[in-house]
Amino acid sequence: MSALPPSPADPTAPKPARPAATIHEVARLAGVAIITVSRSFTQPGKLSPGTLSKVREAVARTGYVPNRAAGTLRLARSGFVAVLVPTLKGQNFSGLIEGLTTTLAEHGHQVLIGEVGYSGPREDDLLRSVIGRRPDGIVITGVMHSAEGRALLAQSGIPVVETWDVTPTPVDMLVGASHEAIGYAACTYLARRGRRRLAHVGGDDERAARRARSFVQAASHFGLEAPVLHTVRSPSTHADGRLALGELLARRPDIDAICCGSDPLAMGVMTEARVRGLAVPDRLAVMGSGDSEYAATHVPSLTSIRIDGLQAGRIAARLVLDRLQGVPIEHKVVDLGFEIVERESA
Amino acid sequence: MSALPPSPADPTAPKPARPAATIHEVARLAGVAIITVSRSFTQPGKLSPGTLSKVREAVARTGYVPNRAAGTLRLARSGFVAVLVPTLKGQNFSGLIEGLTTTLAEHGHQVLIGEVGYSGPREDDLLRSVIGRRPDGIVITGVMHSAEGRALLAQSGIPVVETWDVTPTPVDMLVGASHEAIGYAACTYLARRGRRRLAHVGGDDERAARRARSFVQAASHFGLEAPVLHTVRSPSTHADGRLALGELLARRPDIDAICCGSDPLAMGVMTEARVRGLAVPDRLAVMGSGDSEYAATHVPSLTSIRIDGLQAGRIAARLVLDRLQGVPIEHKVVDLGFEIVERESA
DNA sequence: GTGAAAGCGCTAACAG
DNA sequence: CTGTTAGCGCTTTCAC
Repeated sequence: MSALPPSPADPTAPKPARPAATIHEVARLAGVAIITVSRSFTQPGKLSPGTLSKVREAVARTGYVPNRAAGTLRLARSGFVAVLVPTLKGQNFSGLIEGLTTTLAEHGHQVLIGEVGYSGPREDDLLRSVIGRRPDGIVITGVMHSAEGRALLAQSGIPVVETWDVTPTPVDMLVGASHEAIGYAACTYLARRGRRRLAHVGGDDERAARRARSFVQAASHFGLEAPVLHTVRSPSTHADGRLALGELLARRPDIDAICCGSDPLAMGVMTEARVRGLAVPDRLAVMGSGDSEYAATHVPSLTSIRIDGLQAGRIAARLVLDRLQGVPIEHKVVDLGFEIVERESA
Repeated sequence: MSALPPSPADPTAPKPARPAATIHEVARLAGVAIITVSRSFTQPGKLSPGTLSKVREAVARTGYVPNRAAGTLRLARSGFVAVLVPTLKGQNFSGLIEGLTTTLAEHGHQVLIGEVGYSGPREDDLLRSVIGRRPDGIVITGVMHSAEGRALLAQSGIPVVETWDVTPTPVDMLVGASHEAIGYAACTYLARRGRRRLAHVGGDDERAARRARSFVQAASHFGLEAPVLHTVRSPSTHADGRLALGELLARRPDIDAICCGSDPLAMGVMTEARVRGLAVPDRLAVMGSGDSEYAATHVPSLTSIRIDGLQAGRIAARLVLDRLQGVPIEHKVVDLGFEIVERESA
């Protein structure tokens, strides 16, 4: 029966600055103990119908929503899993997020998405604030974490899934594809189709660099000339693709195939090729990566490297859930593999 | 000096199932009171250099990261703002999120992103779990919230910014553009350029419907024939665009302009037009929406309707921050406006 | 079927 | 400059 505090501050606030209802007010209104209100959410079956409906009415009247910060503190379970992605631009990670969200939702967990950026320095700070919220799991997407970050993760005791990438020394669990293998396979694919003067365009992030490296290696194995390389800022764009083709042709006018680190990049290359009157794929083969929605329906359709993000998300979610339930994890490292989706452009 | 609990459960767990360090252990290790550890984070200047370094060392040794669930409970401030978007696919909302993230980060707030989906029924559930985490603000993107959802929001006492849309009855604050005005302006733009047989392709969500409606209205004002309308599933895709052009031409072979509800849709229309030998813009004008990265560099470049998402995010963040600091809000409703970026395609 | 007590980890307020 | 006390809102354990 305490008096309301004298509403301070903002006179334009539309809502009574009255703070959200707590379990105490609901209990008082319903004439029960707070524990009964709590049980109306967690085990409604254990309440008598009469009590339950009294409580439910009080909940509805007050718009009461339990404060999960209190629950998290008490239970040492926050009910959410954090996902750290480099960027939300482009549709690279939407499949992963969808896979995580749906699988985790089935088990009552939510997903918190954090954008790390490709830069890196802020990474540890972000990691710290994420850990501070005590997620039940952390899914890290293609981040090269610092030694300090790795230590923080390890000491947090939180299940960690690294994904999108295969590293030799995972912090904990791993769901990824080998970018070395991808680069090698892309080169093999082009070489087998008779391409001889190759080029590679990729972003300036770590994974892209690894792909490019093994692309070059493969070319050397096949006895091809060293591919012409071009690097652009990540995340790479259509505009980058147009410029890249110009650059590459200036350096080596007779290239007959370009492997691109993303689909927008590949689309840019194809646009520029069309402008320059270079037929794709006859004169120039173009490969993308990401298997974007438009890859299949563009003309010419785009050959693209596909990593199954949806599946990666589902697996990562399962790993976290299993660890939380104490189920022994059989394979802590899962190789997702990849697929070269063959279409018209290469 | 308590013994470690007998590690239970998962034998494959790589890390000591030892839970994360608490402030007590750090304090003990450093030989100070827990409040001193707390202050080493909140007001390090108030500690003597010696004490500070002792504490910092203990923090580093344990990998201690303060539990924000406890802080949230104590301070009634969670330090994050929740953003609810219909989808992360496509780049529609990445600008908004970027604007929010950067502005809020400057003030020590994080952003939690939630994907609502265009469907709707799950919306109230998601809203409830978001409110349960007591965000310091909620930014809702183009969601038609139910009466119950609105009540929940109002009773939560949390600052709410609706965005991306203008509604007549905002729950609290609003940053948006009028989709009626956009539809009208798009039609005006095409009519002024001499187009007479118009078509409109849009998604099946509420906002798209409003644009289409006022597009039709405008056509009627200008004395044009009723535009041919086609609706696709949101979020609309390149594939939808290709099919849409076929549909529209089948119904009305002589259309000379198509207004599309998204850029992928417009790209699909342009691809199909190229396949069919219809010159853009001479034979067929095409407008997109979203002003995607590739709009400027595609050939022909794409005329597109642009809403400044980055700016929307910044403004929404400011509104939330002002409300939190008790600053009177001058304009609770901000009309962002929009811009038709004129390029080659229309 | 219902309730009282205790405590999760932290920080504001008030000593000293 | 440092420490003690109290309590944020909830759920587990143990009683009735």
